[in-house]
Amino acid sequence: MVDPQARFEELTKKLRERGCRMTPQRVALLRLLTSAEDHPSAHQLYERLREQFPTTSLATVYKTLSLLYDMGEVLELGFGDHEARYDANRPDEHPHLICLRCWKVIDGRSSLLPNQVQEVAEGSGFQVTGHRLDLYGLCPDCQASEGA
Amino acid sequence: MVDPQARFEELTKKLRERGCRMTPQRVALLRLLTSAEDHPSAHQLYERLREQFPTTSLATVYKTLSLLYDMGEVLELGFGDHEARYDANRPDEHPHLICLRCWKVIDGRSSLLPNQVQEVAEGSGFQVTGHRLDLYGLCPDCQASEGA
DNA sequence: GTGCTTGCAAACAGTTTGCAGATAG
DNA sequence: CTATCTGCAAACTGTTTGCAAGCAC
Repeated sequence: MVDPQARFEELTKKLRERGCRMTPQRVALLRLLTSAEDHPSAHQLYERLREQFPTTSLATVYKTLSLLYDMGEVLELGFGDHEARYDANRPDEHPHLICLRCWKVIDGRSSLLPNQVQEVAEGSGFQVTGHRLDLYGLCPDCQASEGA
Repeated sequence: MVDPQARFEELTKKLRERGCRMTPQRVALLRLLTSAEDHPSAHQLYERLREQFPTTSLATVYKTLSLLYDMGEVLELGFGDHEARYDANRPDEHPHLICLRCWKVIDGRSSLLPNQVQEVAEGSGFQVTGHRLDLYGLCPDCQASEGA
């Protein structure tokens, strides 16, 4: 959907404009984020980053992720009882499909219409600024291996 | 929407049928849950329970909550970075409105239509078994006191 | 009496923070 | 040169677990 290379350059540019420094670790993390297709967790990113930088730490990953999050450049999918997943390719709000067995996360097809959002909030007096729609179920792989 | 007394009796009955014991603490917690209008957190329930049972513990609250959860009788709204909220009055799936300032949680008006859910999952091969829709924003109280 | 429940404390997972040394600009 | 970043360890929050004593049935 999004060209990884273009997104990488966009993020790099925005970070530089913010006065951030592009350390090798950070560059590698941006590469991982923009080329990831699987909504990785901080820990997964850490594992992948460690292949290139064996001494890197989880804290470094978290620090850059929260930096990007504050800039609105990464979507954070927090769950109550699992590690959060990150999406730096489509920082706009969109639905996700989450497999309850293997915990795979993929993007949903369409998005919620603004008037639907208003409908849900109607009568509440809420001033709605954002939303999140998650569908839970079984991914194709896990349906196939069900019961195993 | 739901009669607290009727819901209380329903939960009591289902727990008994499961072979669970109705201790005074548990009865009080069921009362709190069925009469709560505000989607309380485990900690809030604990505080309220402690007014009647000063020596009760958070663990007890969690244990009964997860028991109800396993029975499908309570909705758990987990967040990545705040305590989970519980709704034992409407264990069916329905949208919620969440205030980002005071963290108030109220029920949304309408529900997602099954064909909308299918639309989002279309082409993914996912077998969808559930969903969750949260709207974020400012509640009326917090809009009034904004900037304070 | 049996075994589920309580309540305490300790463990736990994911995330955040503090800080000294390293390094990008 | 200086401010940011790294990487380690320790702190932190919300939740879960182990276990001995208590209590519902």
